[in-house]
Amino acid sequence: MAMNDKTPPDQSAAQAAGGEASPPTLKTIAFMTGLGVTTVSRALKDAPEIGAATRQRVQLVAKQIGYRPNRAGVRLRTGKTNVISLVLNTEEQIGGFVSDLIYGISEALAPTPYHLVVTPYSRTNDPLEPVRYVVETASADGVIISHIEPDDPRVRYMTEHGMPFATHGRTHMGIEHPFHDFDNRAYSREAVEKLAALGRKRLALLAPPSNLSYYRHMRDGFADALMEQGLSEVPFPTATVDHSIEELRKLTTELMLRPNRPDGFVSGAGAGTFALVAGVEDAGFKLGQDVDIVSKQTSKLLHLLRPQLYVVNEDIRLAGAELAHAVLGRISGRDMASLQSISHPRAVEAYEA
Amino acid sequence: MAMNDKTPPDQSAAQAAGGEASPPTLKTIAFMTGLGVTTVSRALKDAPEIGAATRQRVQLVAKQIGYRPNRAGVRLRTGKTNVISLVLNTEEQIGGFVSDLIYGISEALAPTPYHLVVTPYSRTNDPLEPVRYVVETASADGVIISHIEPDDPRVRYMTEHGMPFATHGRTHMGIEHPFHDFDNRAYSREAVEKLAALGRKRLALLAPPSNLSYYRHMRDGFADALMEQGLSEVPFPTATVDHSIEELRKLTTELMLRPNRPDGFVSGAGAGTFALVAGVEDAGFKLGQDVDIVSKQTSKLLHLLRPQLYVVNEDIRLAGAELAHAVLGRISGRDMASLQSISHPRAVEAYEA
DNA sequence: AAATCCTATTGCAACGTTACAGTTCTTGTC
DNA sequence: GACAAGAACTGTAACGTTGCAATAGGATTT
Repeated sequence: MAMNDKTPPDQSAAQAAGGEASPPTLKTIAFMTGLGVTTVSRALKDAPEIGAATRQRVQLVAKQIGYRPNRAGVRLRTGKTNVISLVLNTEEQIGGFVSDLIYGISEALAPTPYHLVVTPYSRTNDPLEPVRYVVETASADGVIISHIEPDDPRVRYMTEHGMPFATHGRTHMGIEHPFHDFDNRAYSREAVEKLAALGRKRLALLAPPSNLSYYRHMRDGFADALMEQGLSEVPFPTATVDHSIEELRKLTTELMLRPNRPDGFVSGAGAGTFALVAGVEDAGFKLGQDVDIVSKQTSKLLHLLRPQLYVVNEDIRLAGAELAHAVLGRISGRDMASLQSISHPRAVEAYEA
Repeated sequence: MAMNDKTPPDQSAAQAAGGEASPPTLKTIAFMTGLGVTTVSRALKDAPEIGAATRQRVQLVAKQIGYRPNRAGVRLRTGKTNVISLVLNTEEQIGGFVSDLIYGISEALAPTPYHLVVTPYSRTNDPLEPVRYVVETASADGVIISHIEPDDPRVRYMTEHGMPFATHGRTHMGIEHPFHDFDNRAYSREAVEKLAALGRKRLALLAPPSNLSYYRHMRDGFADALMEQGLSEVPFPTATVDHSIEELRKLTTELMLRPNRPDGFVSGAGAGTFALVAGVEDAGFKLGQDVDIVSKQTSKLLHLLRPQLYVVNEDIRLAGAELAHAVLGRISGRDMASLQSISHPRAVEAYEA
């Protein structure tokens, strides 16, 4: 009887020749165990119709020879890419934001079979373009985007096309979706309260770009707290955290030299705060004396600024991890509620010389 | 005559139904042009044995319907992944280094069919592990690594296994490979010369971790210049740019309070310089008066430190682009010489208040 | 007019995987 | 003892691509 017409994969031959051993495939295991390829495939994914003994045997052999499913094979057959795409603007701000985000995502994906692919776009392009690319070419199972707008075309697009995604920031467009956000409203409120407690009266807000969702949040918290504390705002003309560092410094100096200069700042971003501090000092004023600054920070660098300064930490690495879990949750069909998280600011910390 | 037994891909049916149009494949184009799949495949890659008219017609149709080769199909068939893997330590230093590197790589890869995959590892793991993973699973066509050691096991491993790669930093192990590096030797030399010109006598070096290649380069330039200028070194005990920011600040303060404190610093990294400045000021000394600092910077943030400070810019975005071109060059078999580049520091710049 | 040689095109097979539709064998039921 | 039912396993086909060997048809040579 022709006990086995299963061909031994040329594996053995190649290996004996001492050359580069081509990686083991299902066929290799099938040959080694004397089973069919299909059985091996199912045994490895714990399908119920495979006998317990067989399953164990297959899994043992697979582990022994270091079998890893060929991604291209799986992808071609199932359409599943095992890829999460992080869509990034390459004209991105200065600072470690992207680094930390990537670290956070990477760590969360590490124990999974997912790879992280960076999909860039530059300011010149339509922000929708990279997203469309990923959707059209089905080159990822899920997408993470940041710099969210209240009415974000990317969110609409991916929702309509059934592409799982998570956003770093909330939207306000009547579409439920996974997100992670920092409570910027609470932040700016606390910042104002801190400045009020310090006796400051005329506050300026270094706000995010006005098209982004968290602009509103931060503004609202700022405005509400101003009202409650009976303080007034000194408008920061046209400046946002997105300005070039040098430009921002100049604007700050100019602002400080006006008759009704602010005596307190709430800063919406870590890197911008350096410019703020420099701008204030350049105008001849002293922090902790003429003016106080409360800033968010995503690194620990502001701790090193010797002028007295108040900071609230935003953990971007954590955000990355949350976002990764959110997309994965979406992909595996978990219910929406568990995929939406907001991290709240800890109390304002003072770092004094 | 059965003019065509080519089956129309269910494309049309699906599209007519108004549902999600499955992306066009070679089969789609073959059906539309009345040609065979093979012909279409070859026509699209400008194979010489295809008639000019046919080629043009195929390419036109392909463009019209927005055909994009299915990556999984190509990858399964050819083994080519069209992926470049960036291997990263997720315990990475503070600051925008990784961001800029990724931006640079992304921009260089944008006009190519290559995707950028981030392959992380944490300090607890063997640094060789992620590299081995990529090689064993053939999950990338090329690899970029940083934090290079003079005798780097990853370089050895990838060379032995024929995996194209480029390194951010040089090695000294008798293996030729593509790299990009910053001339840290020239940098520390120029830094010392600048400090000498300012009349400083006792210099300290905030060096990179001693296992890394550029530690030697920076040290050599420092030592040579010290000798030439007849200056002496004040050893910076155990401190490297890899220390935690806070620790580094403390060490600096301690150093400054010793009897033979330095009157000049050469800093090997941007983020560490913040700690240096803070440490000096905490000890009660003034920059530009008691002590001068020359630092590398990879962002523009140091420009904002108001104490007088001297900086040399290192363009990490450029490094990323160079590295990307180097791996791609390696993959396409370009000769080694054109894949090795060193960027030289511009003159020391002063940023004064 | 036959043989030869190109040119342009073709189908088949295979990469590694999984869905599907069997097939064999054991066990239990009447 | 016949038969149904389930358990355990199997082969075939297909995802989209490209290398290979083959072929049809026309032009060129003999």
